[in-house]
Amino acid sequence: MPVRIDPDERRRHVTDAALRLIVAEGVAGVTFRKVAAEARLNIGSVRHYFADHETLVVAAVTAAGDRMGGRLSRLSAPERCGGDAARDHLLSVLDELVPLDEERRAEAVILVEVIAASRTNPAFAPVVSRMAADLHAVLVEALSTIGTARPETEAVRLAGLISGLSLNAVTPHGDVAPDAIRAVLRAHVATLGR
Amino acid sequence: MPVRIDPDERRRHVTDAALRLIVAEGVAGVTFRKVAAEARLNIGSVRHYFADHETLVVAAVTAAGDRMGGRLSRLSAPERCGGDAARDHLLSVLDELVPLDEERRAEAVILVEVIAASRTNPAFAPVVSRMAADLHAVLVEALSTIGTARPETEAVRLAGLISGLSLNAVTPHGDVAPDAIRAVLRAHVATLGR
DNA sequence: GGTTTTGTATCACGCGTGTGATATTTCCTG
DNA sequence: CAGGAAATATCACACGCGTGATACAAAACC
Repeated sequence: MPVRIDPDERRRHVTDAALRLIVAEGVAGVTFRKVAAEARLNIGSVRHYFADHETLVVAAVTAAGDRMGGRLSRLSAPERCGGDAARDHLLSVLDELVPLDEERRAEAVILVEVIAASRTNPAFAPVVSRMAADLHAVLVEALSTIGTARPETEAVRLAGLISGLSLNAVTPHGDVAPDAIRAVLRAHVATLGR
Repeated sequence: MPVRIDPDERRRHVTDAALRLIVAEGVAGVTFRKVAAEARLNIGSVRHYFADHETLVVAAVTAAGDRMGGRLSRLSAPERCGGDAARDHLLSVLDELVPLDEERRAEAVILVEVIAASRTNPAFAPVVSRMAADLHAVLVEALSTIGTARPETEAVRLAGLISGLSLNAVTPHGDVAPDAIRAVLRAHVATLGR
């Protein structure tokens, strides 16, 4: 019964269901039938908003990425002074990007899944490389504020550390606990900028 | 025509085909039919050695892991003196674990694929966590030889860095080039142990 | 009020998959 | 030489999938 519905809300409802499925079963677990069931909708309704399977996944991942980006931009404005305040700022940025609680763990899972999938599925490459570029920019700025010698190399190192910690936290390859993540990040930041 | 064949050689031939498929299409691309075609064998022959799909993938990944472990143990014996020699030793260990050339890139791809898959597929958990444990042990020992203050935390950090660099090197999430990997690893080791 | 648009709901098709069952061929053993 | 084991090769089945086509209901528009 097609009651007039807000399309954006509907799309969000569907992408939320897709995100839950990615967390539960991985990107490969996202099928029209499962998404429709998870969203309590008919397959036809889902297909009315998302033509094909990859469009849906990309939309879902983009929504999750925007959510992370929104949290980051809502952080305190970058400190100009390069002291302990700048270090604290970098740490709070890192805390947003890493699976410390359930919400951020779900986001880390989604990122890891789509990054891994993007290796063989070109449809995911644009959104993944855009996220990498955004992360790199944020890290370079935060590192520069601290006064790091070579911000570009350090940003690559820090991006690798974040990705790897996330990967090792959400998989049996490490089973890294939140406390360990925090300890590692603090140890890392402590060695930065002299 | 069942010519008498060495079973181990046959198994290896099949797992090699499976590994090529993982690199080309990911874990999800490993099906009996594709593996049989890649190995120039009949499906029945493949199934004669590997009962089900996950057994095959686990065997293939285990073979690749053993190959990496073999390379590591073939390195020079751990130096007892904790100076620049110990640092060089750690660097040569890291060079073996990271996608610097085609061979190691393929191995990194396989690891990333199965680690990601192990999150939702319990069948892959044992081999993945065993690999993580082996890596952790190697890193702790190398770091201790250097004289690092807290080898356990530093091993978690270094393991995360390796995983993340590998992930970002083999996917569009970074497209990190070999030179960048080397630079990051050298910068990281330079900050270790005081 | 008739028409168009928007959303919901099914059906059927072809494809690739794992898997069970089963021949058929070849070699080794007794 | 007989028999059994090992290996190879097919067949058929049910399953879940994306997708195209299509029907139907309700709101919106003119």
